[in-house]
Amino acid sequence: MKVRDKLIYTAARLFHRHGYNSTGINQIIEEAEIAKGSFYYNFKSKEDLCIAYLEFRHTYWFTKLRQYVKKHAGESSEVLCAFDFLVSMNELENFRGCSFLNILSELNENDSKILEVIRSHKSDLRDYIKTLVSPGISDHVYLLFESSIIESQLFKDQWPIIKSKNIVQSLIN
Amino acid sequence: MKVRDKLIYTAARLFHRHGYNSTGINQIIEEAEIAKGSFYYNFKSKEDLCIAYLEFRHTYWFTKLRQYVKKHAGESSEVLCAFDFLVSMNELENFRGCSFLNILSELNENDSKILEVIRSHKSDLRDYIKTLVSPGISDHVYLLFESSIIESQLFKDQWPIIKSKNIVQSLIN
DNA sequence: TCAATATTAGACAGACTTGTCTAATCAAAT
DNA sequence: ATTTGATTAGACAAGTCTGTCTAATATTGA
Repeated sequence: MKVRDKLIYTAARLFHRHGYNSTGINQIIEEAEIAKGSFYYNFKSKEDLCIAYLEFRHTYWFTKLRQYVKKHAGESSEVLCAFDFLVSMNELENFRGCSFLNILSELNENDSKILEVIRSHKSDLRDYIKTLVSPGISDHVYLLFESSIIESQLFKDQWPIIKSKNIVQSLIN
Repeated sequence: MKVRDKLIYTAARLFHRHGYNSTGINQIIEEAEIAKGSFYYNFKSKEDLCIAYLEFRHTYWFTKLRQYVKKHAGESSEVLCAFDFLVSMNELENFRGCSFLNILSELNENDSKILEVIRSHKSDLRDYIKTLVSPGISDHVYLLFESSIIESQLFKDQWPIIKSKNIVQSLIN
């Protein structure tokens, strides 16, 4: 695996687990077993790494979501599968919540570049949901989708997703 | 004003603006114009201050919410007033989002005390909404309420609140 | 008045942070 | 085979962080 990718994967794991500000460069390079010089050869700053991490996470997450929906599309409608995907991700990642919103809370006014990446991700999600349901309810579904992620992280319980899924089911019928 | 309160108010302002991990004790005591010894006389640690801050914020926020709803109850139904309250808070606090969820994202596994305070606040909110609407839709409203706060923070725009309010209006009719 | 409580300024410890730099080594491509 | 690009270990700077401690001073209640 390439050094750059190893750093991004390690950062992904640590950012997701301990948060952005609580994870130091030294910890990342130590766990990735990469020299500090190589880190700054590949990234010009920690912010630069953060953006690369979010872009990686964006691709990873969306790819998994699309695959999941496509794979389970026979069982129920696509939009309901999207909620099942959230359940499976919570199981996989132990209720860590949304990588993008987790970082959003740690931003100060100067991090406008990172904020733009986060907004872009959520806009893409909003657009994706538009392709799954009729236009009249798509933002409604988007808002429930977002709540599902955050509230299940908070309570470490799947009930917000199940609840949201049931609401959406009644909406599309 | 008491030293302890001055520290909590200053911490509230700084935590809300720059986040928990990005705000240092030295910055808090400097802006509060309090000696460091007094800080550690009143709080045994930064985590201790954080809990006091969240408890203060809980009382402050809920008091404002109840007052707002009571004051505007004549104009429309109470639950819709609660969404208007969110709009007014965004204007007052410049779209800083939810103090509790902002801190949630910065927690690591050791901060279980803080997590409990956050959960308690959200459980109280969920219970409060139960008193405003019929049982069948209260979690639905709660989830939209939460989305409203986070998404308006993300997009620095009131549309998620307006959208949620309209949905709730159609639910209660 | 006197004793307990509270606050002060500031030094200090020990650990952490991001980022720079050196000097040597390795890999790959021409 | 030599040049270019990539990586290495690690020291270092300059700053931050939380928390402790001292020793003097203020405030407060009995």
